[in-house]
Amino acid sequence: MADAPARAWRVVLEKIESDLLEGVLRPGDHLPPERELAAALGVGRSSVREALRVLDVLGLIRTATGSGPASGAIVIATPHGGMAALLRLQVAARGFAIEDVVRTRLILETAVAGSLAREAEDARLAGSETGEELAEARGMLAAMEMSELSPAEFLALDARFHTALAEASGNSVVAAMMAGLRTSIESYVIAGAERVGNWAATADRLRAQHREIIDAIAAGDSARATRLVHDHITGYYAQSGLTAD
Amino acid sequence: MADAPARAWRVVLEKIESDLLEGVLRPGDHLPPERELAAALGVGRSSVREALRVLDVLGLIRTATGSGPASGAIVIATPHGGMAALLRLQVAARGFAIEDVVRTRLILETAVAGSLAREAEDARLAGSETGEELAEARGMLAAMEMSELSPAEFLALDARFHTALAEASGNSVVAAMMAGLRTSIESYVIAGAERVGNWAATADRLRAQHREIIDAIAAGDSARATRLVHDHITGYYAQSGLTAD
DNA sequence: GCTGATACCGTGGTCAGACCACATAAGGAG
DNA sequence: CTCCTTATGTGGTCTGACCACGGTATCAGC
Repeated sequence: MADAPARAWRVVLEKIESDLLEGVLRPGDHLPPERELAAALGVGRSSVREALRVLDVLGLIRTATGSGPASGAIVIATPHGGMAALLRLQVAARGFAIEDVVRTRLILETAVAGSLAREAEDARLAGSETGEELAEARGMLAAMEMSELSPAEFLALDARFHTALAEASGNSVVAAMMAGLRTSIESYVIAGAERVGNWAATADRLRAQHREIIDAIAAGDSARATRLVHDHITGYYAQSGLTAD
Repeated sequence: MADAPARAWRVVLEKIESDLLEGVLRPGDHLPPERELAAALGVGRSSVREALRVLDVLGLIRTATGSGPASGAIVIATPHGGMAALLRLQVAARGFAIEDVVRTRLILETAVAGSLAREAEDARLAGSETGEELAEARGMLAAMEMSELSPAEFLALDARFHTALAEASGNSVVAAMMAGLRTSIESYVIAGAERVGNWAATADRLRAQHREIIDAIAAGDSARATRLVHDHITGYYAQSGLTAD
């Protein structure tokens, strides 16, 4: 096989991954101290640190200095940051075209809206209580009603509105991807907003669209919710010139 | 603001990211040598290496020893590996449920099939030549006709078939995500295949479904293509017990 | 002059040791 | 018992060294 000579940092990464798979390590657990890990695996501490740095950026662990229960490297498994970093850097390196990022967001978000509407419909038919998961999204919607918001502030709330919808759908992978996609093109979105002439009118239109989307979802009208989300997103990107530029 | 004391490795990461954004660094370019980068940014070489390791795993750079034009750290921007690593590790750490991974794959893949079918329909109406992009997928389909394949071999071709479809759609983000999603649950998929009693019959069914999908896409029937892909995926996961386990 | 073997040098890969900053825990002074 | 000081363990960083590798330049032999 003539295997590659097993990069030291990869040994560390695989050891931790296998510990995770076998359940030896679970979210909330502490990793061994770097020096101990290095000695146990027969590698240098710097190699351990390279592996831990990767896990850190990927959102698998959190490191803290000091001593006590909150210090050291702790398994956390919060994928948002890692997904955002990956997408943002790939966009920066031209591995991903912004156009593809927008198209992907469109796919995921229309699916989310359709799924939420179907859930609402099912709940309505079953006579269950409904609307619980949409509370967060509705809150963002209310916050966006304030008229004093700058484009950047408005768009931050807008982002949280869409993220809240994704999280309401209960699919953590989609939620992380959507948050990452959004973050990766955030600077472009803000730049686009500043190119929009009449921001107040645009904000009004976005607010109205958000309300329509929420209403369609709550009403269980998945076809309408899907179409509204589609128009909402394509409309904004078309206006701010993101797909053309 | 009391900014965090600017972790040294993060300084390096941000420097490289900004160089990428400004076009100072482009795919194919060499990064400065580690020692030089360390001196230029006023950090230690180990900190530089931690940052480069992250970029390496994320698929932004490729490093090679030796000298000459092929050595050193080179910007590559190939997101598949990084996406796969992120998803696989998050699944291992229980940040992502396998069920959500499957559901996300379903969303993306049905969208891809529908998009391809619509493209084919548009091309047909315009009288253009068609089917060019599906050549790769058709090739995988032909390879899968061989009856001597083990489940693992068959599934590898199956994975390439689906990846080829995603790439044919021209959306690099979706292609990378689908490849990553698939890779992240590969071991589970193979384990599921070994639980299937009559593998030959299952493989036959999968082959038939693949042919139907390709046909529906080529015919420009997006509704049918979407439905077929949906049934294809849910059927397999249901049979191999992946969604329940 | 041409060809081939050899030494050189720059690169990433790794290790070892040292020191710092930080936050808790342990111990002593009041 | 309380409060302050000290000890301890952790990650964060830097420095220096050495290795493996692979082009490139050099030089001997033809």
